[in-house]
Amino acid sequence: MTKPPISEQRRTLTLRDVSEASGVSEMTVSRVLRNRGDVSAATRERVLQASRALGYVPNKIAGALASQRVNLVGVIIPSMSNMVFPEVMTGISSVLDNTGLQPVVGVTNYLPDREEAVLYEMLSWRPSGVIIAGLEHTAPARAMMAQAGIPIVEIMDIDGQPVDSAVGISHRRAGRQMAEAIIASGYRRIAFLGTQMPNDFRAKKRLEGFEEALRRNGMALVDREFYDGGSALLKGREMTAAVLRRSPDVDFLYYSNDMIGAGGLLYCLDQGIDVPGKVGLAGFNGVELLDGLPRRLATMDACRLEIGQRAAEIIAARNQTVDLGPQVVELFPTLQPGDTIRQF
Amino acid sequence: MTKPPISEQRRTLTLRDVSEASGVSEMTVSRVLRNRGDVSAATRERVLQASRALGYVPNKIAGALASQRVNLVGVIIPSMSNMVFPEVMTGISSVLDNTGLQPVVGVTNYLPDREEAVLYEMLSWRPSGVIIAGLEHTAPARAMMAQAGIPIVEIMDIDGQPVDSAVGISHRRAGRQMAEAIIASGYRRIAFLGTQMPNDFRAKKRLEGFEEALRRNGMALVDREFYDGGSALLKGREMTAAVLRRSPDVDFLYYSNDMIGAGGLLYCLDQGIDVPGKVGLAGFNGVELLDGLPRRLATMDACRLEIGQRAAEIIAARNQTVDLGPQVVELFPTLQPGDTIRQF
DNA sequence: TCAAGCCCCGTTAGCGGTAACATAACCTGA
DNA sequence: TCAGGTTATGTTACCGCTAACGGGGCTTGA
Repeated sequence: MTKPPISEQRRTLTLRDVSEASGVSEMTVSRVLRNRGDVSAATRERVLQASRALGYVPNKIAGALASQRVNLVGVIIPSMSNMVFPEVMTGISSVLDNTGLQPVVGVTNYLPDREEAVLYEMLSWRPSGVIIAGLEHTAPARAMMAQAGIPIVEIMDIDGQPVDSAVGISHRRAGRQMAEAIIASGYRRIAFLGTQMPNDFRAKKRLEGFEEALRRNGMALVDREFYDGGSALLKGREMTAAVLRRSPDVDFLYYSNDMIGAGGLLYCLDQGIDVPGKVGLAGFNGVELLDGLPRRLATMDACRLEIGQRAAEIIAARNQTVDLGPQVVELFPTLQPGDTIRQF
Repeated sequence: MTKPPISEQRRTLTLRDVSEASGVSEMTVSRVLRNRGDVSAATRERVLQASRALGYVPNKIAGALASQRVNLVGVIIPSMSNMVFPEVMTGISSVLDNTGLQPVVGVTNYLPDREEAVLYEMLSWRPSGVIIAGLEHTAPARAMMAQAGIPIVEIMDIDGQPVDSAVGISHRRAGRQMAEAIIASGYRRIAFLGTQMPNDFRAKKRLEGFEEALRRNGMALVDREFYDGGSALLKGREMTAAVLRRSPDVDFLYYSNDMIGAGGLLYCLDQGIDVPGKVGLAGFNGVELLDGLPRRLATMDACRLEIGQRAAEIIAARNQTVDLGPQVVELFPTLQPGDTIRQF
């Protein structure tokens, strides 16, 4: 219960303290703590003991300045609370863990100016690389990335011109593909339900691809409904109710993400609506959550884990002078029909 | 379509480059870019133009080393993918945004050794403060925090002895409170369903408090079921099915978190079980997701947003020499009975 | 008219490490 | 026996920026 007697810390410890405590030069201490260069086993042991006894924690700021190397990778994403980016992060971490590199996350909330600010802040720490979501950035942001002299990987999307490297899927194609599957299953009166966010460029591209495919089949959206903020599941219910009330003859609801799709599905089941007979449903992302629903929502996985891994691999490779130059990696999402699209 | 002609970057820009480009000393440039000290409007403008024209990004590593100040706050949490910590982060950011401080997140996956490693890494960047989840840490981790000479705030839990400051709720009390409410509603044959994680100390404390309250009322858990990994919603369904099969006479299911509780609720509704008449249900956390379920699950909010805010406020205050010394802030979760506990 | 004060800007000396080179002690084989 | 190579350690010179101080030029008031 009593606190251990902590030796009153006058100033913070430095290499010099460890060096004095172990009777060798600062340089030798540095070598021991970094496991670099030849040090005799005896000195190594002495230094490590002194270091541990003092509770020394190296100052990476000084180290980074001197060595001109920072083992940090900036990761800039729009949001952390929507199931998609945590999985991307998992992919990134799984690869970076073996490289001595460490991810540092910045969140933009889908605001371009905030993205620019976060990027500036990150670059000011001189990271070894940057992974950033999307291909749309402010002009100054693009300029900063181009000038930074470090590998930059833009992730999630490949419909556009990357600054350097990119790993992602074609959201336009994903939208088209879903539309074609829906049409092939015989649905004809299709509505779209999505977010209001003007800066969710990927959702926008999916919708564009979707509508393009409808057009090519002589069709058009029968209705559309948008939301912003709030519990996605609840919004999905509400929007679905609104659309079905307004357009009772729709036979398919295409949601811009799985969460609102799940809300819609729960609503339809509540109402006793025949799914997928009378109304079909589909979302986007392939989130794990869907596994627990009463019926499996049709969706497309967005290759989130692999996107994170591939992006991290590019940064890691570039960091090892295995420099292959800019790369664009396209991944292909697979359609998961689930139980909410009619099957023949 | 054509890339802008980027002046071939030989070496990275420094203050000296801006200083030469604008004809003043490096110090003056530094003053302008930090908005500190007196600089004439004319020089300021000239420096800013040169800086922008060159695309200069200050090197915070050098700045931090020279000024002995780092505007970073380390935030160490067990997981990012479970709905609870994103909201804590929101609270932290909302406060820190007005202070010039910036959160940097580290994730431990509920592994004590990993927590120690993450903490070491964070401290080596000499942050202005650390916010860390939980009160249970390895001995070296506690020692590091005690020695660091910066404000440390342990969050989520206050059942224990903090190193420095703490902000949280009593999970033991939360468990007791829920048990009492359940008993008061007339339920008698109660089962627990939770995670298998030995290091989720807060879930463990809730269960302890819960069982203690049962004991005081002459009762004990009728059954218990644990899981680890996988989709929480799906696991909730499966565990619920298992418990109801094994112990058909249970009349209440207490879940260690809302996500598995939601799975259980969906399962019961699927099966046509009378909720809350035949079986009552309750979870923990008060996650937003629940708003979209067919029925509102009983739960207790964990004050996540406020915990983040209060913790950040403590760090920010300490950083302004408004040093009040260690504080312990207890918050009180409120019971949300929802629609899954019998009401009288 | 000049001391005192203010504004604006420059100079100097680090911050705490590490790269690169220097050095001393110890081997090794012809 | 000694040139040439290892191995183990120390020395020096920064990395890019900022704290602290200094000082010239101008204003102000007695």
